[in-house]
Amino acid sequence: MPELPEVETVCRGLSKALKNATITAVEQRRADLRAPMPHNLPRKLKGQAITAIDRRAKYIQIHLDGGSVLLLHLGMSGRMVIGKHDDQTGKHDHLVFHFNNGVTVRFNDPRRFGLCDLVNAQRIQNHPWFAHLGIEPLTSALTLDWLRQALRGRKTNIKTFLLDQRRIVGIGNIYASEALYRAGIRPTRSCGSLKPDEVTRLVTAIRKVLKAAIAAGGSTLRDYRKADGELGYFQHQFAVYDRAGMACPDCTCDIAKTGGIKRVTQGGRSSFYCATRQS
DNA sequence: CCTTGAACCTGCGGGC
DNA sequence: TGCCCGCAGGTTCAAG
Repeated sequence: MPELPEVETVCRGLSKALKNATITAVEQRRADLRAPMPHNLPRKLKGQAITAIDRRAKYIQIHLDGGSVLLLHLGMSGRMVIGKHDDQTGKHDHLVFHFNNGVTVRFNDPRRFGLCDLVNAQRIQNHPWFAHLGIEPLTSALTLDWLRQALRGRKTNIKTFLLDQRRIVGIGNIYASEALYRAGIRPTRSCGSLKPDEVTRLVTAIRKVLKAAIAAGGSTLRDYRKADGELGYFQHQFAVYDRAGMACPDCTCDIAKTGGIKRVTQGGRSSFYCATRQS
């Protein structure tokens, strides 16, 4: 579910709620998610203070004053919910963190594709989850030259390339379609077929679509959380994602003729595009 | 190396 | 109403 903008918004919300907070207790309600969680996690975390919360790719990094980092990945259905100590624990609340400022954070993940590990800050770059991650799209690492080089001669389709976390991190199924829409490029195009001006548009589109989504999270939620305490998910208008058969927002053409936004399957996942505005 | 497809797991909505 | 199907914002692994 969560892609870079949602994970970023979760991190900002957690940072705000947990400034200078110390973990007083952790309830671990099952031993594994997609992978086993660390042994004795509650004992290891108790008494540690939060020094910072940020992200790498779609991983949340909760930095602790003992020199370790709690890594969390939300998978497809993971959520972080901020509440109070006496809030009732619900179905699929796998981890419940209690803090000395009265705040409780629940990690809820029905499908359990999420991940949790506790790692030494010095060795985090060697962690198997981090070893093969690509560049961050919102840093200076994403340049025209970099993308041109990465696409050159590659025959896979551009949509699948955007989802590949070994190249660029953070883009998921929604923002891959949305970025390609903004760039005017069909998801079915092969990487190597993109012309120089299309690569230029794609770099711009990736940055803009991710930044706009983060901004929407910040502005629509103020402190990044909804009324029920849930972090990172916000009302966001998508141009093409999950809008098969509907009119593209910038199109004036006749839906009855064009059939509206198209849906195709690539690599087992849905892609959406406007055949009029994307070529 | 590449590409494809299945697997992990639960829930939801649509069709019958 | 229930049942069956396909689908869901991610990642990894095996097989060709």
